[in-house]
Amino acid sequence: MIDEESQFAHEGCPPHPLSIEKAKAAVENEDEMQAISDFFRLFSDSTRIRILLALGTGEMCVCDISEALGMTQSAISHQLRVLRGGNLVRSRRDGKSVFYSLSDDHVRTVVRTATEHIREV
Amino acid sequence: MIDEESQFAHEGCPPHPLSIEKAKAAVENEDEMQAISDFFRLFSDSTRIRILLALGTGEMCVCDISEALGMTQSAISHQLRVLRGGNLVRSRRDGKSVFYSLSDDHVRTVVRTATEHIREV
DNA sequence: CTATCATATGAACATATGTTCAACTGTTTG
DNA sequence: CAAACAGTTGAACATATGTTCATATGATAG
Repeated sequence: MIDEESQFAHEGCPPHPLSIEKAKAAVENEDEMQAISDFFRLFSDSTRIRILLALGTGEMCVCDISEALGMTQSAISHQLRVLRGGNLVRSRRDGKSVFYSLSDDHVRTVVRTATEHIREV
Repeated sequence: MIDEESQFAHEGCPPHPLSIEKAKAAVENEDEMQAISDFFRLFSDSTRIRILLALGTGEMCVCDISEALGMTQSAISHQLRVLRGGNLVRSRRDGKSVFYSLSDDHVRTVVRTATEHIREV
């Protein structure tokens, strides 16, 4: 029978069992880590960032967004779906148009924080 | 000659030329938007989040990280490279081992903010 | 120098992601 | 109802991404 840990255990290596224990405790909640990375993934595409910044100036309909970004309305719609799935934006229908807006100020804060980080580096 | 904007202009549609102009101004700096999304992409994988949280407990060598996360040292090393490329972690060699640590408290802050966001939703 | 250990890296692979294209809803207008 | 318009969606496609495997590098011990 093969040692179950043989693929990543380095018997002779770990000089710091204490720090391993602390680290294990810090990363034990894998579902939460997944949720955190999923949250960040929403912001990991420049088209979505641009949509969020556009909506930061106020509510917009899909065709206005696509006009402002110079991209097809289909591409924008697909990305709006992702943002909607992540509860980053809200939508409201008004006749033929659908208007999107940031779902709360928290989104604005996240993007602003990142922008500042980028600029200060 | 084909209209250059024909792929995304919806001549009859945009009811709000003013909001389009505001939005265009907000998203004009495409390089910065790319930098922002690249920054977020660093945090968009759960393995990298777990590495960052592990390092949040203190400096660790690669084999300790792989032991703590239960993943191969190769996979960890590849991700550390990404994190190093994004200046999120620093490395220091001590004999045969290489010790990694968070490059500054800002990283800790980013992850903590996201964690709070996830928990409050 | 040789062997060994810790880490890094490149190639290969499977999966995920973003855009396009075409087709489909749903709403308004005639 | 039919036509036109705004938006959505699914399939197809190309590219990006993460892990594995094998191998390379760098440091230390013998």
